[in-house]
Amino acid sequence: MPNNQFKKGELYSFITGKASTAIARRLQKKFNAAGLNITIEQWSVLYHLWKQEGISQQELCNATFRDKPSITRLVDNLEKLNLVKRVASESDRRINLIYLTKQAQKLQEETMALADETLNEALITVPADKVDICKEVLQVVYDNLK
Amino acid sequence: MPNNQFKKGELYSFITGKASTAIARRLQKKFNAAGLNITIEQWSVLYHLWKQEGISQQELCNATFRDKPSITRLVDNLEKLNLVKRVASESDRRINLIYLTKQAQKLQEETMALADETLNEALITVPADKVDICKEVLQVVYDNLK
DNA sequence: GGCATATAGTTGTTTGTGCAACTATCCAAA
DNA sequence: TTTGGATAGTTGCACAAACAACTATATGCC
Repeated sequence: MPNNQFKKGELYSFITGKASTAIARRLQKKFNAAGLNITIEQWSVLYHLWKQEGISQQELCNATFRDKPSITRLVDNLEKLNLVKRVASESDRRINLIYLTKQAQKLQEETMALADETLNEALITVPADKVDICKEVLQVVYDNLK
Repeated sequence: MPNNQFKKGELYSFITGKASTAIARRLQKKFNAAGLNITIEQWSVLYHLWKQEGISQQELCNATFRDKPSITRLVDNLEKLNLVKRVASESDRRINLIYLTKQAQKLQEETMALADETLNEALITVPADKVDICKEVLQVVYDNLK
């Protein structure tokens, strides 16, 4: 059995993503404690818009690994919070380009600091070379399945 | 900066759990293709009941890393599907003990085979020692944050 | 016994996800 | 130029998660 390192007791946490769930919950609590009224999912959309704004919803789907209805509703909620604006593309009227508001631009520094802090807490006892291997394995898993 | 190996471009996938999301989606598709009418979340509850049935909802909360309302509703849905039964404890009437039906017992072998298959597909190109390190890191992350 | 407190489970609300079905727009080929 | 297929986005539905507020039962202490 090639690469079947998963005995029954170990299989569960890999599939359910216990570790990433724990990281996301911790970060959400930090957002709440800081009075930041956004969800992790909304933050993950903003994260990509901070790298490049004015992209389409479809590009956000690809970047965040979500389907179109999920992005439609996340953008709906981000618009309600006055964090993004939909702007119809002039060259292709099917497309919405998504832009950040000034309010959203202000969130970047604080939320990224909280995210760094969360990962440092998660990995405080883990040597750097093991973290690198872990990141590498997770990337390969994603590439193998996407 | 101790253990801060996360540059911006890498931070995202760790927090959002891209890899475990991809694994869960692949497994869900296998369930659907096999005509198994259950969700990954329902399966994760059955998974623990196959190891030991007759445990309380609270014990299922601890085992599955979910809160009480989540388990209430998962057990609701599993009961509707005739896969589990709530049985009131005789010694403590606050407690529901959860038992598998015959129908659920039949699902174990087939679903576990599909889960093994999914993990093999995910890890087919990854050497065993790297998988071990990855599992270890994820466990430490979970322990650091729980 | 009676009361305070803790524990087990449920319900309501908001948010997010996956799938299917739908509309609108674009584009390319007959 | 029309028509058929592809693409972008939206909506409806079922399921799930987090949080708060709630009921019922148990337990410990006076």
